[in-house]
Amino acid sequence: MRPIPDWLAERVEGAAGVFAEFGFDGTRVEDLTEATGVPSSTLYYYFAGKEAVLAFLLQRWLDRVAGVVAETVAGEGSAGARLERVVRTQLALMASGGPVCRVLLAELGRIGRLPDIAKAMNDAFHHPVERLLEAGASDGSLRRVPVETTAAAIFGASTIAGLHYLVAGKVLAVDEVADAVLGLVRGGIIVESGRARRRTAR
Amino acid sequence: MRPIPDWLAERVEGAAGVFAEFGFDGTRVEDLTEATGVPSSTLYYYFAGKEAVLAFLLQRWLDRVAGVVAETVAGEGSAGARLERVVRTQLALMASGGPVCRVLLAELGRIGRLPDIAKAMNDAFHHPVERLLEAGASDGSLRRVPVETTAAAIFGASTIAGLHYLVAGKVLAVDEVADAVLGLVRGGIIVESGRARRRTAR
Amino acid sequence: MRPIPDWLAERVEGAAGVFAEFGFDGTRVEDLTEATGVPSSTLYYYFAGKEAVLAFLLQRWLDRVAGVVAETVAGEGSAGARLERVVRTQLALMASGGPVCRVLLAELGRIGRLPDIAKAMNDAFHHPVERLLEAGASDGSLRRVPVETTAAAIFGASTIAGLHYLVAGKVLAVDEVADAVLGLVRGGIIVESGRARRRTAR
Amino acid sequence: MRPIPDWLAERVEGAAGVFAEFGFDGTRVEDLTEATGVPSSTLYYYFAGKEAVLAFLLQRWLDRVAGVVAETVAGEGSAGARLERVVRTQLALMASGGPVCRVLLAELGRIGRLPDIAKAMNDAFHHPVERLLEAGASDGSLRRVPVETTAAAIFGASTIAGLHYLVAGKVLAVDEVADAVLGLVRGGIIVESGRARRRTAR
DNA sequence: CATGAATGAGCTTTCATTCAT
DNA sequence: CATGAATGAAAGCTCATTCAT
Repeated sequence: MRPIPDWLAERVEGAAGVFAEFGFDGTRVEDLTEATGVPSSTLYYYFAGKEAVLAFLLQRWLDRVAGVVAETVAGEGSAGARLERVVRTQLALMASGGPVCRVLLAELGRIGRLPDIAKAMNDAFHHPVERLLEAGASDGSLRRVPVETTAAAIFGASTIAGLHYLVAGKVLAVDEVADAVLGLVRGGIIVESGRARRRTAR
Repeated sequence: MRPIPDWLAERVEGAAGVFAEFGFDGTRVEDLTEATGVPSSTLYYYFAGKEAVLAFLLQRWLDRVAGVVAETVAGEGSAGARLERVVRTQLALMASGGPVCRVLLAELGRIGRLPDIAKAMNDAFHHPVERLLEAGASDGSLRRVPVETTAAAIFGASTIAGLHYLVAGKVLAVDEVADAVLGLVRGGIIVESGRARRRTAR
Repeated sequence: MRPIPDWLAERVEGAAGVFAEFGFDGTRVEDLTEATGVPSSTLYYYFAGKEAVLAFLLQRWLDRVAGVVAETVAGEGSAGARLERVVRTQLALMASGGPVCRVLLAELGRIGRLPDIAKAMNDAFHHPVERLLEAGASDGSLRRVPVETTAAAIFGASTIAGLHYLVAGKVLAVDEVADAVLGLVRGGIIVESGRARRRTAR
Repeated sequence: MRPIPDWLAERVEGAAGVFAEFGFDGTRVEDLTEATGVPSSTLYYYFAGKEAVLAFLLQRWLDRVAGVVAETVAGEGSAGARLERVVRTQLALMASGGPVCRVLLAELGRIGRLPDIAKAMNDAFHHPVERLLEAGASDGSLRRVPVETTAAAIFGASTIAGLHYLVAGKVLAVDEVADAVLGLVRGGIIVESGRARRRTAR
């Protein structure tokens, strides 16, 4: 609509906490005013509505995530090595993202109805992993796997583990969670049946 | 509150679709009436409120999931083999759960504020996997891993992959998604660094 | 939408005074509540909106007017005699219509955007006069005149004169106003120039 | 408040169309900006408020009408002849007044609350006719009639007929409408009962 | 002199919930 | 036991208006 001035962008960040605590629909516009110090009329001068405020916050954070992840993807090393770093990066960002990140997960349903945000999420999380899976299949650093489903599984593993142990309960260090996720990504955890190994490798 | 009669339980199932489509807050009680044929006043005769209807639906489905998963957990074979079957079972249930399942994921935020449902989710998804991870560490069929974070990662992998490719987009067969998830659970995908293979295989 | 119960129709009549005093847009729904004793939520249970309340009031009154006027039109005597009685009847109804009538005139602009009301106004005021003008041209009791414009002129004469001296200022008796209007309808007021008489008569 | 510069007066004319189309309350100040190209802050620099803009437009047009009508009143001929010319003049001005005129009629209710405009309307329409009625009674060119009510009736006849057939539907020529109105003013339309003719003529 | 930016005040409408029958 | 009818309690959003520049 109208370009968001910096002073406003900064103040609006405070809305994330309220959204995270009460959920989008549980948050009244007046709550946003209390949390940000920005009068509702001013919010509506710059945003099309309450949902646009949410979208702004998510977009903003996802853009930052996408940027950092893109750097990691473009970094040195084999696809496998970079995939590991991407997972760690994403988890670190989740840990630092705080409220915004909690909102993102809590409002998954609504995000399905916000095409721009859905796209931004793909750009920040799914696509980089998908591209690395493809690259890894080429350079031999990753087993050849179905790209989309596996990317979704990896994203799910780090997202949910991160949500539970970095963002919501927030009890563990990033590395602890990352190790658990990467434990799956690297070696898997089942040692027993050769059957499984044979069927999927190569 | 009051025991839900069977005829009502059956009719109320129809509410899941509306919740899934519009979200909990986007669904008015009148929408439930339209979808179920049950007048709102009757709903309030049996349920404490709109949220109680949602809880009823989720609880009902989670109980079924928990039951089926418990059977699978209690089945034959090593902990590793049973873990694989549990993951497949959970994904199959997601595929069959349809709308209820979509609601479950879309309303993650709200569920955090519904202790009974949160508990039921743990009972249906997290705990069985955690117990199997522990059992596997004992019988040697699984590597010794941090139980909670890994369980969360596995749950996340199957949940998100299932949500994207079984429930929401619903394009793939259960086995395709299960294979991707189990590809992680079993062998992992990084082949390159001997380091990883060596440390975990055996 | 929903059939208006009698008890409500009766209470809602009280809204006319507020509409008349402050104008439609100057009237808040809460004002209607104060004037009628009907909570706004109840109003919205039966009416589609504030405008529907206005429309209900106008329609109701116009229907009554149309009924009484139709009886007069169908009465005894020449078309000219009936036209006189119709004008008197309309003025008497305006005098008794009070607030509703004042609203009708004050909101002419809005009524242009309410097709049902516009139609009801024609049925109550314009059409009867038009039909009498036609009948009068046939039975020779009225000069042959352009029907639509003359009907509008007669309607305007009685409406505006009635508005100023029966409804708004409300200082005169119905007969005084009716005599002035009928003075035009009957004899006209210009006596001087034969020119005029000749040109229009015959 | 502050003298309106010519360049502004000219631009503000564009507001009449919006007022006419959406009504006063249906028109937002921003709509005026769109229609006139004058920023709302500039409007507020010169006008006391939205209503002052409306008043300015109406006043301006009414002044012009009053001027032209005054010339006509002061013209040659008997009071009756001048009355005919006044009616024709008023109708011609309505036809040319376009949107402003439509607003005037649509906002009759509000004008009752704007004393200046109400006065200007009297000066432009009622008073000249009243004075002519009096003059006509003296010079014998008009029958002796109750001045106020008859003036209101004549004003109503031309206003409403003009509104319907010159301004709103705008299908007829000024003369067609004027003839219908003057048909009343001159000869009346009822021919039948000698009673009427006899009582009033002479 | 003119205006872009900001906001206070308030309104229509919605909806979960109740309760007499 | 089941429900039609009614309502209390908010909430999102709009817009006329102001004022620093």
